[in-house]
Amino acid sequence: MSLWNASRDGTLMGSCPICGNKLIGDTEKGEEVCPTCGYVTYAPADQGPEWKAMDLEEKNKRVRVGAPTTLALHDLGLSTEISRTMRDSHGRSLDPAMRAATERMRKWQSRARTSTSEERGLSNVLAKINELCQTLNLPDNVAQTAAQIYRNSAKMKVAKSKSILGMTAATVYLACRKCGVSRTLKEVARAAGMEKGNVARYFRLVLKEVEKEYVPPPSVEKYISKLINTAKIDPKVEHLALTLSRKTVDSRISSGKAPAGLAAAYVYLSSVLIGAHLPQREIAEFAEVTEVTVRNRCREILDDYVIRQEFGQPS
DNA sequence: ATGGTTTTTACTGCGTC
DNA sequence: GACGCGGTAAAAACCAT
Repeated sequence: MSLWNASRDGTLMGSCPICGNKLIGDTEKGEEVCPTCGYVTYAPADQGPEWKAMDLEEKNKRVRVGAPTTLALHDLGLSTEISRTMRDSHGRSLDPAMRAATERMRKWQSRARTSTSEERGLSNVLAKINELCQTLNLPDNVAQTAAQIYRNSAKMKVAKSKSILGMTAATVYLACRKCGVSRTLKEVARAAGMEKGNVARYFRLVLKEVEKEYVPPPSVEKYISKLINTAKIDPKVEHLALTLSRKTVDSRISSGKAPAGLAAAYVYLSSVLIGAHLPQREIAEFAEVTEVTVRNRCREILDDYVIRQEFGQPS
């Protein structure tokens, strides 16, 4: 049975609360997914498998009426879990021995609630995905999207005999792109402790075999906002940078260029125009590109501007 | 594998504080 | 002199074929 062409049209199809696009239904588990931003929602509940892991503790937690079930856990969040934060109940971090013990407990605990080896593997990877999302400070919807992607790749046997770490990093990165959250491949790789190139390989694989359809990287505007946030720059600069970038959007200067570099250039130019005048050095550092790249993009933006001044409005 | 494109590295020169 | 900035050449990385 195919996963994606089985969309239920009509009554159940809502629109995405984030970007407003029509949601696509996935009959397997009853969630609906936004094709553009990756937002995942849930259809009405009465679907057998969801009850599979019910036991006393779930009753106590009153899952059914409480928080929504989550795709990021192999049993859709319907059982107990041991936290991955590696801190005790007072918030102190655990010593290595205790960490190992906790790790074992978690493993056994998850064995206790899973039966088949596939499910065991799945829960392992999903835990890894959550972990990685946490260290990257990613919002929940990204973690869930990543989980969904991994579920799909598991079903399609793409994940078979692949490095767990690689698959984890790749799905998380892909989820970021689907959700429009600007994390670079570099950042994801660093957080996962992998080489960028390796993550890229897995990413291409997942993109080709599972996603089937190109997911564009976050827009320059997303990078601008992120840059402003992480570097704690005056929001006024952000505003100017965004309007500037919209003026030149999809004119030839952006094609094939790293969006981070362009964003850095817009932010730099804006900071100069506004009078804040941040050094290229700093902006380049936060954007994780070099000053040279910032300069090159600046020059191109300015050239583009001059051309349009001289030859009237854009082509 | 390869060739074209982009980014980085490393270095130099200029003006200003 | 230190700093920010602009430029360049060559190496490295990236991407489509």
